[in-house]
Amino acid sequence: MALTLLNFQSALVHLCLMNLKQLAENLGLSQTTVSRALNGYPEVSEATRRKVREAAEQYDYRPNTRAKSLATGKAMTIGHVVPVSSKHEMVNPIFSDFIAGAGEAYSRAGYDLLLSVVPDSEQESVYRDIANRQIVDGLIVHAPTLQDPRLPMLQELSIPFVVHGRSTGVTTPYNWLDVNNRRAFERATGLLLDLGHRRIALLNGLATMDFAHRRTDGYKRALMDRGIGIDPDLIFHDEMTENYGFEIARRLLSQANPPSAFVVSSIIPAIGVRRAIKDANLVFGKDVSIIVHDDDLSYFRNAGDVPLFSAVRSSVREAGRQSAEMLLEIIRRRELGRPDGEPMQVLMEAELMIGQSTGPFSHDSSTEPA
Amino acid sequence: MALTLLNFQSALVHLCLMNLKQLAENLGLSQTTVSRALNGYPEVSEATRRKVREAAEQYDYRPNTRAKSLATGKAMTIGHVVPVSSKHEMVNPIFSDFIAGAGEAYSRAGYDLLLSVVPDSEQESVYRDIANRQIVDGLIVHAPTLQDPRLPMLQELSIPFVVHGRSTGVTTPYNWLDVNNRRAFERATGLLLDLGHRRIALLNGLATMDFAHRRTDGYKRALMDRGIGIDPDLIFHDEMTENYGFEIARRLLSQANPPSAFVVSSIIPAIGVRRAIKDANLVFGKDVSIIVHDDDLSYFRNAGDVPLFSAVRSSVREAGRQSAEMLLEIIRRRELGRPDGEPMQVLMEAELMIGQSTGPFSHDSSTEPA
DNA sequence: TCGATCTTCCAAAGCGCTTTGACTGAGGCG
DNA sequence: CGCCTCAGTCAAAGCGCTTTGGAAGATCGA
Repeated sequence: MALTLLNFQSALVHLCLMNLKQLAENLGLSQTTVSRALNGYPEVSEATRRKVREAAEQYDYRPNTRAKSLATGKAMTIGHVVPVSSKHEMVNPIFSDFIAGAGEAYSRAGYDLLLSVVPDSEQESVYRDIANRQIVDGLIVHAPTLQDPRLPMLQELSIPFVVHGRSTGVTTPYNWLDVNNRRAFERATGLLLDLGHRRIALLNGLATMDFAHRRTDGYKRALMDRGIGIDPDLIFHDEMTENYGFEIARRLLSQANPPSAFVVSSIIPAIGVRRAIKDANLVFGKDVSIIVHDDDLSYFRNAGDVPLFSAVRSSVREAGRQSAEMLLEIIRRRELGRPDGEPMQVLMEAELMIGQSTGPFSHDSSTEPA
Repeated sequence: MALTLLNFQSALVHLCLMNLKQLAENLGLSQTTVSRALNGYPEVSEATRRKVREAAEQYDYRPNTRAKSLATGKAMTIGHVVPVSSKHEMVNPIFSDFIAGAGEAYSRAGYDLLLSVVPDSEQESVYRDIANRQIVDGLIVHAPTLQDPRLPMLQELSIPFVVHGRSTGVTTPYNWLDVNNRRAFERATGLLLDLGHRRIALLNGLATMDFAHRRTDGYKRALMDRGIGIDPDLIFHDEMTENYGFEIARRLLSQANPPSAFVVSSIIPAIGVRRAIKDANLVFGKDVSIIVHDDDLSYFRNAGDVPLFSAVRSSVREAGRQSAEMLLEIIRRRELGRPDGEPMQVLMEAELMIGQSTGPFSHDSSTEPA
């Protein structure tokens, strides 16, 4: 009988979850003391603290997050609003790696991550909603556009945020972390020019995206630096799917006077370009060169002694980690009552690496295939 | 002067966020009435409700989620724990599309999505933590393994959950949504056999994953059905990166007696296989055939009149949407006090589609390249 | 005109935690 | 011996919401 009761109790340990009150009653202590013991306040004796810790462990007690954050005013949660293109139902493939990086930083700091997947059109109202409901302590802004309307809005709401990227046209200062896209694409294009290529196509992301704008800038600058004219028919903007790369490259390569090289904004469309090159019976890296922006995606590592694609590389996972840490630091400062002060701005440089996809321009490479 | 004051007030409207008490005071009503008016309870007159709604609109009032969920006992949040392979730092590329599908269902139902990115090793403790902190109303379990220890644990914690996939070896019933992997791979392999292929390699996911197990089963069954022996040297398990597909295919194709066809568990390694085929100067879809499992990823649409890859296709985004809806339905039932009853189990069938990557076996295809 | 019945509203309790302010007994000091 | 300090503890208020259990006023039938 006594045994049965004991079993029943130990079953309960795992079944019903304790709250602070019950834990305190079990220990014969007040809620105050138990709370303080667990949160490391100095006003409680070491002996008591040990007893409390042990009991908490035994019952597998965790404070109810909702109650805790209501009491403290801190949500211990960071929000990510992921835009989904309403037209093409496209989810940015960059995103999962970025989140993985950020997630590490959050869990280390005891923060949770709230995700909203939102069609472009509803973005503004969702941000407003998230801020007003006080559900997060800060936000990461993904995929900023030119003159992004979200940034002034978030500033007005005075919620801490870090932008992954920048927004040309937004004049008030804000926190951001970005890759030096202009420089990266200037170097990438420069590499091709050094190899003798003159007709170089650019397959960029959506024209509304700020990063695409900067990349186009870098591309143009490299061309102009060497006095080479810019052919607008060689510049493309679209969502960076494999098929986009394939279709554009196929069309271009079947034209008279095709480009001998491509600069491609992501490894995914570059795979499509590569496919088009092979389909046209041209030799990848010889007849036609490619250089890509490589986000170092975990499922498409462009690594090895000689990577498949020549690339300007910058890890999006690392960007996620750093953005998250910036945001947590900003939140920490605010809690200490410090004024926001200088905005935090980090510009990462991409590294240029030579792979199998680039080679010197050869005259016969521009012959049309059969 | 009056104007200035007015401006100041209207600025305030956007600056400081209202709580229920302030809103009620402004309206000269009690918190009760305002709360009921906004939540659509019948005990409040239409005139009052309209007034309250207008004021809420004007002040851009949203109830504080933390307080609300503390009071109601509902978190209005669903948790997703995403495993990250601690060895390879791999993030499942499937994941972003799944989330996009689930996210739609959540936002339609007013739910938020909490994301935890967790190394394999810490999975259990994180689940326990999430359950005890009462931070979510339910969970989606990703990437179940054979005999997944998370499932019995979650059942013990008695928190609603839906598994994306199944776990062979877990005997107690649970809610799941899965693709008929066995059937899909039996058909895929059967297609190749019908085309005359006899040496067929299987590039599967990690051996610990339940889906990989079922797919291997289907593959073997198709072979055995026609009395063809199984060559264990043609079966591979690893994380589904592009490079994995490339390396295995390269090795196999340079061997004596290479396979004439590949069954590949994801489009990403299949891209690698395709690369190896081209590198070996073999013709894709002629010398060597491929059939893939196509998750219909938004950034790699294997579409068109004749898709690039022959495939068994099943949209992972749709799986996300349906899993989410299942979970919400389970939570709804619980709230109504109904017992859990029969577990919800959905088996989706993949559609078989013929693309450019499969062709009849030809004897000279097995000749080694130069 | 008087209860009875709605309708419409409200005060207050409670969700589970933190935190303020106060209390107790032990020890130190003059 | 009285006073003060201080470590250790606690009761109670408060976070912003929902919800219970009335209460006041309006409506109505007899």
